[in-house]
Order: sequence, then structure tokens, then C-alpha cells
Amino acid sequence: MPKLKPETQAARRDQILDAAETCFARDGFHQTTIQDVIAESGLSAGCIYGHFQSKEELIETISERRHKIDATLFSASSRAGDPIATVRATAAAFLGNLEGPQGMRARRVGVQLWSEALNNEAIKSQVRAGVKQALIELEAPLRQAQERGELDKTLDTQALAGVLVALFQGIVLHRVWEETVQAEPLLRVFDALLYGLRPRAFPAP
Amino acid sequence: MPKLKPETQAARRDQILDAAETCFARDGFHQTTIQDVIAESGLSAGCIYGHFQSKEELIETISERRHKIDATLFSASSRAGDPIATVRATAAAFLGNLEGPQGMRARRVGVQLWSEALNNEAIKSQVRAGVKQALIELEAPLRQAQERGELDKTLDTQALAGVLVALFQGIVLHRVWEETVQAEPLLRVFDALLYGLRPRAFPAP
Amino acid sequence: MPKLKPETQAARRDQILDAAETCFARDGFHQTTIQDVIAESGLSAGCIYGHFQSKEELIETISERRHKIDATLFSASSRAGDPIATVRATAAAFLGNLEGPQGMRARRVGVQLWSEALNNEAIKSQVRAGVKQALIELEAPLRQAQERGELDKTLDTQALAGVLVALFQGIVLHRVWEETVQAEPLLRVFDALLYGLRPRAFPAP
Amino acid sequence: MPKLKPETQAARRDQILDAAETCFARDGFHQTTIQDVIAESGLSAGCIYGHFQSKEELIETISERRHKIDATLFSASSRAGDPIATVRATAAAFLGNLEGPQGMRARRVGVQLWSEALNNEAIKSQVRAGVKQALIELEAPLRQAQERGELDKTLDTQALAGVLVALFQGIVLHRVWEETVQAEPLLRVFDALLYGLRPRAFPAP
DNA sequence: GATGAATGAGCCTTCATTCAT
DNA sequence: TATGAATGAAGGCTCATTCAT
Repeated sequence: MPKLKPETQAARRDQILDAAETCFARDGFHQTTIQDVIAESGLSAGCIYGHFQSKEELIETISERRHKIDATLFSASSRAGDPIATVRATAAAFLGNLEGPQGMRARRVGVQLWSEALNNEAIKSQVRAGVKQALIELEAPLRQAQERGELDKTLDTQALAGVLVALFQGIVLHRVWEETVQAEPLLRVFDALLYGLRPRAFPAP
Repeated sequence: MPKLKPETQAARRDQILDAAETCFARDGFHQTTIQDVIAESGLSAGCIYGHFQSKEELIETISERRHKIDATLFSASSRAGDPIATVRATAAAFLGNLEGPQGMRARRVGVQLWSEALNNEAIKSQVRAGVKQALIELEAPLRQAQERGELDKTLDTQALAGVLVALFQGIVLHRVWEETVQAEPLLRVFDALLYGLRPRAFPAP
Repeated sequence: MPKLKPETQAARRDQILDAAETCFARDGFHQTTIQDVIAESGLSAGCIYGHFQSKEELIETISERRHKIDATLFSASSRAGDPIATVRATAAAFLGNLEGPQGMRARRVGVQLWSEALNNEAIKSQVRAGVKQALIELEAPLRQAQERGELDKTLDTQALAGVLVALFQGIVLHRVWEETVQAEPLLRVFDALLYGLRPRAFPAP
Repeated sequence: MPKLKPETQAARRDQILDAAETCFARDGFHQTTIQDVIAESGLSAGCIYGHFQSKEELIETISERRHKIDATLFSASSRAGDPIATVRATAAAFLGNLEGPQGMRARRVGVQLWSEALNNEAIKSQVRAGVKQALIELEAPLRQAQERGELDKTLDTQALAGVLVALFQGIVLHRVWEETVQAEPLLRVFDALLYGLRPRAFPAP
């Protein structure tokens, strides 16, 4: 068994991460033992520790992977030339992504990461970076919309972006607690909110 | 040995819960050991286990306590006869509550409970009950506002309440990760959102 | 079970150390597991770790204890007013101490400590301190003997003390490998050596 | 695939043994992992296990090699026709051998073997055999010296040989703990001891 | 022969919980 | 009730060894 090709190596890492993420989503970071990951992956302790230094590194790597995936959601939501559509698509992508077993697994891990960030600096900086990127990628179209007269010019676009991101994450929480939460009605409210922020003849009080 | 006076007993329970909450907020549920709680409270293991059956019960009781406190926020925010003011006051109460070391302690524990709810039925039902109550207490003034013509009649008030609660909780998350997040600008955006949802001469598309 | 009296606490520590030393003497430091010490002591893992931070601390504490005991051998061997008798008594104490199961246990642990000193700074400094003390306590009577004309004046007493200590320790090694090694004949040779070092009419070449 | 030439095979074995001995001398038998030996040798696990059955066999083979080398020290020290010179040369060879990085490596491993002998029968018999050979090779010239009237006839040459070997080994210990120990003064004391053991006009008491 | 990824038994240690005082 | 020493199950991780390539 001479040196594994890098791609095979990466596949093995993914196999381990997938098994770990499944366990973490099912039982939680701290209720999951390495034995659980071993059972889920079909590998051995030694093999896992040959690819990751510790259980914590497993969690942190999953955090990294998650945030990379989320980052692509934003890029994919860009609607060139139509900033409001871009914002709307971002919301839809976020909410649509909640569905299905894969989406649920991702969100259950995500919520735990939000909590874990409080006591783990590595994860905290990843979470912060993720939020920051979301803010930037949302504020750009919002400002563009202002310039094009599609959004009230008195609005603080930075704060608005913050509100929108908070809203998305809050909905993720609800979805994770209550599987019956539906994206559709929430999305309609979201549209109404955006619509209500168009410029007005008479300014807000 | 005569039973301790109920008030003394309750005081001792609170002493333990306070110490535990301080530890949990500082280090996280799973990083906190009973030894930490012992050190923080100045009591002994035996004493703690005389008042609580397990570490889990400690967490669950703190969860209970937290949700009771939060519930009073809503009642206190009621502005009889002015539904929009009630909604606004609720938002302000939520966001104002984030400040100070006490507020921070509460929120850090709260975020962990949101994550813990995924793997602990007792906490999950408390979180759900908390959200449900929030929805009800917010939807009531929203509907009232619709009836009084202060809110667009085509809006799904239930979904709107959900969006608002999600928003509040999302902001708690941001505040907990980034201490510099300011309530003021967010509140102004919130006002703009509410203002934008007033009835319009021409309906939204 | 309120706070244990310091003496009870010390007794428990000794109980653990005795069990550990028995295991170490029987199987070696690295072949001995904490489980072995648990079985030998009749205590539990938690109890042991309540008194010692790690297996290494167990070894180091035993090292400390051993060296304290050895140190008393020297003091006890002092024969006021007769330096040669003091040296002789020291040798006899050293060699006599090898006998019996207790002596054997002590020596088997001692030899392991000599080896362990190579890779453990704490133990190395204890071993060094032990040797240094032995050198000092031996050199004093040797020099005194020179002054009294009972020992050749051209001798380097420091080197001679070193040779004597090395000799004692070498004999411990032999005794530990070969239980049949007898102290008696060695002691007679030792006497002959000391006798041969008396001043001579004609100096050594 | 034709069998490797025996000389190539032996060279590879030596390469492994050298790497292992370097690791063992640096870190100790039990602190050294096979990974360390792999890194030091530049070979692979499979290769090492193709030449040695286990880590223990590695240690035992090194023990064997060491004792063979030491054995040649004695033969080389023989001074035909001058028994006292032979004894003296043996001592000088022993003490001289301590110097230099190679000598240190050998002695550090040697001291560990002395300890390891307590719990490993294979090593114990090698150590015993080594001591026994030393005794024989030292006793011969001692007895010869007695016959030639160069040594007190009442001396127990076997015990004296034991004392000398113990002395040599004890000095190895000191040298290994304290790099500053010098061979020169010790050797002078050794000479004085031998000189003092010459026959006397008046017997020892 | 050589490689090195994978194995898995077993180790040290932690920590929630108990109970004699 | 309160104390805190003691318990012991279980966890994370290591490392000697194997075997498919």
C-alpha cells in the first residue's frame, strides 16, 4: 500500500467528515463519541486519528467545510443587473436550503456551531467571517438598489443587511426546532418587507 | 432534623443555579464540570446533589428559569390600545435586554439552550413553548393593527410574527458573537420595516 | 465524610505509593498500568488521581521517598570519632540493606530510577542530589582519616568517595540481577581495599 | 524475486539497529515509538518489521550487539605476561570508552538495559552473561597476580573481580548522569587501590 | 523486498454521582 | 442537611503491528 494519491486521501477525509457530521447532527457534538464516528464510518480509531489530530479538529474542519458551502450560496444567488432580485434569490436560497435530509443535517450542525463558537475561538472566527461575508454580499445589492431608486435612500444599508442575515439565521433556528415551519409564507413576508422599503413620497416618521 | 424552611431551600437552589449559570455562560454546558459549579458556588457536591438530581436537571432548570424571565418581557411590553407601539416595545425590550453583564450571561446561556434543544427533549419543548408564546403575543397586536388599518390587510400575520421572532433571535446570535453589535441602528431598521408594512393605495405585486 | 485529617490523608497517599512501588518493583514502571496499581491498592482510579496528578507523579514521588530513606542510611552510619569505622559502617549499611523482600523491592525500583533519570529531569536531579550527598558524607570521614594519618595523604579524597559510591551502586546492580550475590565476601574485599590505602613507608609509584 | 544478498541484508539490519539505538539513547526505550525509528532510519514500518519481529526484538538485538562489543574490550585489554597491567588496561578501556558521542550513546542504552533486565528474561541473561564473562576475564589475571606474588594471597579473587566490575559499572552510571565526571582521577584511585592490595609484610587485621 | 495506510487493543485520565460521617 | 473522599464507567487517543499494493 504505497503512498495514497492525494485525491484518495481527500476522499478518505471526506468519508470521515461525513460520518462525523452525521453523528454530530444526530446526537450533538458532545454526545457523540469517537466510537460513534468509528461505527458510522466503518473505519478504525487509528485511521481517523491519522487524518485528524483530535475530535476538536474534526468539529473545526466540519465548521470550515460548512462555511465554504454556505459561501457559495451567496455567489450563486447573484442576479446581475437586478439587485433586489439578488437579495430575494439569496433569501430563497437560504430558506430553500433547509429542506431535505441533507439540508437538515447541515442546519443541525450549523446551529451547534453557533453555540460552540462561544467557547471555541477557531469556530467563533469562522462564524464571524461567515456573517461578515454575508453582510458584505448583501449590502452591495442593497446599496445598488438605493442608487437605482429601488430602495429608500434614508435606510442604513449596513444595519439592514444585518437585520436580513439575523432573520435568515433565526429562521434556521425555527426550522431546526419545528420541522413544520414552512419557507413559503416566510418568503412572502420577506417580499412584503422589501416592497415596503421602496422609496416613498412621504418619509417615515 | 426538621425540614428546611421552603424559602431557605429556594434561596439555596437559586444560589446553585446562579453559580451554574455563571459557569455555563463562561465555559459552556459541556466544558463546565460539577467541580466548577462547586467552586463557583462555594458549596459541596453533596449539597448540590441534595437539591438537583443531576447536571442535566441543573441545565433544564436554568432553561425553565430563563424562559420564565423572557415571558415577562412580553407582558411588560404591552401598550394597551396601541398595537404597533406594543410590537415596537417588544422589539426594544428584546434588544435592550442584551446589554450589561447580566444580559450577556443570559444570552450566552440562551444560545447554548437553542443548540441543546436539538438533543434534549425537555429543553426542546421549553424552547418551542417559548417561541410559541412569543408568536401568540406578537400576532395578537399585529392582527389588531390590521383591524385598525395600521397594517396591510393582505399580510399573513402568523408568518409575520414568525419573521419578527426569528429576527429577534438572530440578533441575539450576532450580539453574542460580536459584542460591538449595536441595538440602535437595528431598531431604526425595524421601525422602517413596520412603517413599510402599512396599508398602501396600490397593493404589492 | 467531612474533610479528612491530614494524617489520614498521608496514610492514604502512602497506601497508594506502597501499592505502586510493589507493582513497579514487580513489573517495571512502563509495564505497570494504573489498573495494576488499582488492583494492588484496592482503591479506585478516581481516588488515586485525587492524590496524584499522573502516573509520572507517582513515579517521581516514589523516587523522592526512596532518596529520603537512603539519606538516613548515611546519617545512621556515622561513627563519631572513628572515620574509617564510619566509612565501613556506611558500606555495611548499603550492602545489608539489600536483603529481604523490602530491600529487594527498594533496589529494583532504585535501579529503574537510575535508568529513568536519563529521560526525566525531575528524577535526574533527585538521583544527582542523592549521589552528591553520598559523596559529601563519605568524603568528610575520608579527609578526617587522612588528617589522623589513617589514610594515605596523597589520595584524592573526592575521587575516592566517587569510587566508593560507584562501587556501592554497582553492587546493587549485581544483587538485583543475581540474587545469590553475597554481601559478606564483598565487604571483606572492601575492608582489604581500605586497609591497603593506609599510609605507606614507600609511596605508590 | 531473488533473496537479497546476505551482506545487503546485514547492512539494512545495521541501519535499522543504528537508528533504533540513536532513538533509544536519546529518548529511552519506552518513550521511543516505532515511528521515531522510522523517521530516524528513513525506512518504513513494513521494512523494519521485515527484519525484526517486534520492538522487543529490536531492543534485544541491540542488547546482544552491545555485549559483543563490550566483550572485545576485555580481550583487547589482555597484556600477556603482566596480569596487573591487564587489569589496569581493562579499567582504562572501560573508562576511556565512556567518552565521545558514540560512547555516550552506548552507555545510555547500556544503563537502560540494566534496568530492563529486571523485567525481560532475554536481556537479563545477556546482562548476566556479560557480567560473568567480565568476572572470568578479570579473575584470571588476578589469580595469576597472586601466584606471581603481586597480589595479597589471602584475597578472595572472585569477590575482588566482582568488586571491580561493580565499580566499573557504577562509574558508567555516574558518567551518564553527570557528564562532567572525569575518568582520570578515578583511574588514579584505581591504581592506588591495586597498589594497596600488594602482599604485605604484616597481614591485614 | 519495500511501502505506509489502516487496524484495534488497551492505556491514562476525567468527572458525574454516591454515601459514610 | 452539608461535606468531600471515593467510586468506576467511559472517553479520547496512542502505537505496535499487519497486509494490500
